[in-house]
Order: sequence, then C-alpha cells, then structure tokens
Amino acid sequence: MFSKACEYGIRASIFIAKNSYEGKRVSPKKISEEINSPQAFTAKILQILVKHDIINSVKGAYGGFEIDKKRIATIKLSQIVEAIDGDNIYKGCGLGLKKCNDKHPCPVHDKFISIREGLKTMLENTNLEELALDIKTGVSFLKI
Amino acid sequence: MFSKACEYGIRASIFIAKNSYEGKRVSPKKISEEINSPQAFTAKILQILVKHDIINSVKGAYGGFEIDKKRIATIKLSQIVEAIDGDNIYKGCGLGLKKCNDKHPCPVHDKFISIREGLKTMLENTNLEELALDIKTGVSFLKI
DNA sequence: TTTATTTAAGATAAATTTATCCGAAATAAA
DNA sequence: TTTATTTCGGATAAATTTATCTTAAATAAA
Repeated sequence: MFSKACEYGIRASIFIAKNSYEGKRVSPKKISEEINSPQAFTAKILQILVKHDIINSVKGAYGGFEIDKKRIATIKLSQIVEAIDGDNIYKGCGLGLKKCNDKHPCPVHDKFISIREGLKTMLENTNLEELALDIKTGVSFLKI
Repeated sequence: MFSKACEYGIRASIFIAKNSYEGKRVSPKKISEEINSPQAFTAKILQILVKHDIINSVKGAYGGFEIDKKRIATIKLSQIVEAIDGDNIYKGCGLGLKKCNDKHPCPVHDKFISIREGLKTMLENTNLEELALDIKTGVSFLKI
C-alpha cells in the first residue's frame, strides 16, 4: 500500500505529535527507537516532512523535531502520504495503465473507484491529533 | 497497490482468457505487445502463473499460453494477486508493524479494516470471464 | 528421426528503494 | 566567543524489484 518510507513517516509524525502535546522536542534517534525504524533513513524522511512544512525542526543544542500544538489537529494523513509517496495511490491506475479514465478504462477501473475513494476519504479525514491521543492513552502502538 | 509484476500478471491473464475464448493460444511476445509490457519479464511472470495452475502452457510448435475455457469464470483476481504478490496486501499492517491486531493495533488499524475488506471482497468476487468479456467488447483496455 | 518452434530456467544487469556514513551548517548555552 | 549539540546535505552502499539475455528442454509436424 504505502512505501516503507511512508510508513516510517506516518509513525514518526504521530510520535512527534504525541511529544509536542507534552511540550517535548524529539531527536531522530529517539524517534527511530520508539517507532522501531532505521535511524539514518528515518532522519531523511523527517527532512522531507520538514520541507513540506508538516513538522518543524530546531537545530542546535536542545533542538529536535516538533509540531506546533495548534496545528496537530489540522494535519491530515493524506498530507504525509502525498509528501512522501506522491499522489499515485489516488491517481494511478490499478493495473498500471498510463492513460486510464472513464473514457478509456482498464478492466478494473470501475471496481477500483470505490476502494480508491474509500482510502482517499479515510486519509483526508484522519488527523494527527486523534492518532497521537490513542498512542498516549495506550489504545494503539507505534512498534513491534 | 500492486507490484509491476502483478499488474502485468493480471493484464496478461485477461488477455490470455480473451484469446482462449476464441480458441487461440498466445505467445509471450504477442502478450507483451498487447498489454504493453517488457517481454522477457512478462514471460517470467507467466511461469509463476503456470506454476500456480492459473494458466496453462503448451511447449513446442503451435504452443503458447491458454486457459481452459471452463475454468475462466472460476479464476478470481485474488488468486492472481496472491500468486504474484502474496497475501501481504490482505494481512500486512498498514503502517508496517510486524505484530498488528485487535489486541495490539497500529494507530490506523480500525480505519484500514474496511478498506482492506473492500479490496479483498472485490478481488475475490471478480473473475477473469467478466474482465475478458469487457476487453472483447471494447468496453475496457489492456494498454496505453 | 529430424527440424522448426516454443516455453522453461538460470545467470546477469539495470533501476529503484531502503539504508548508512560523514562532514557542514546552525544554534543554544557556558 | 567558544563549545557542545543537533539537524542538514551529499555521497555511498545494500537490498529488492524490474528487466534482459542465453541456453536447455519439450513438442508438433514434416
């Protein structure tokens, strides 16, 4: 479904959001430990998220990654997915045709529409706040 | 969603099914031309499908690939996907956790269930016959 | 049996994704 | 200003996926 990079990116964003609520900045080292991901690779993905203005980085001593508390509830999963994996998951053809639309559909075009829409709607209606809250209350988990 | 190999595999299977209805065997060359895929790579995928008893191969002169007419309506997309990409698309965690279930869910576990189920149901309820028929009647396309 | 044709199989290569490493740049605190 | 800390950026490497090539094996027809 998503690339490894995107999976790490989502998990990292949730972890950063959770810590930002607690007023804490976190390092790539801490993040990769808590979401069980390769540290250097995760750091690269964090850079992508910073460039897309999804998370914020503070260099130097006592620095780290954070998200402005007020923005956490406004960040949708769809933004993270698009930043890392692009929009192919929404727009790409299920069977890989370059040109696939209602006028020139692949054999599963119609059947994929509802699934694609379901995924799109879910990603656009899920924000970091609710996900971070579930981590905080121990309802869901970011590793193992 | 699916790997390139799986996309080619599905498109190839539909093309073979269509030709089998017309009593024609087809070569990897013809298949790759008609579904617009790399020939040698497509041939590899055809071998996987043969091993999984989804399509049939006939060696030697006048040989090629075919599917027994009576079986075309019984072959589900899910069989092709599982043969090539495995069951990760059904069973794997949306965020890549090794252990993700109702007792120990990832943050999007619940939200993914319906999407996953929708995909599973669609793949299990779509057979090669209907897809091949749409190609035959020019309703859908296998390339470009 | 011989020949032409066709799929099977294994080795290899290219491209992409995933992952690591190291020095530069920035920054807060001493 | 100096120092310790931390992210940033580029180069490199490993792993996986995608793709190609060549030879072997099988088979139908002459």
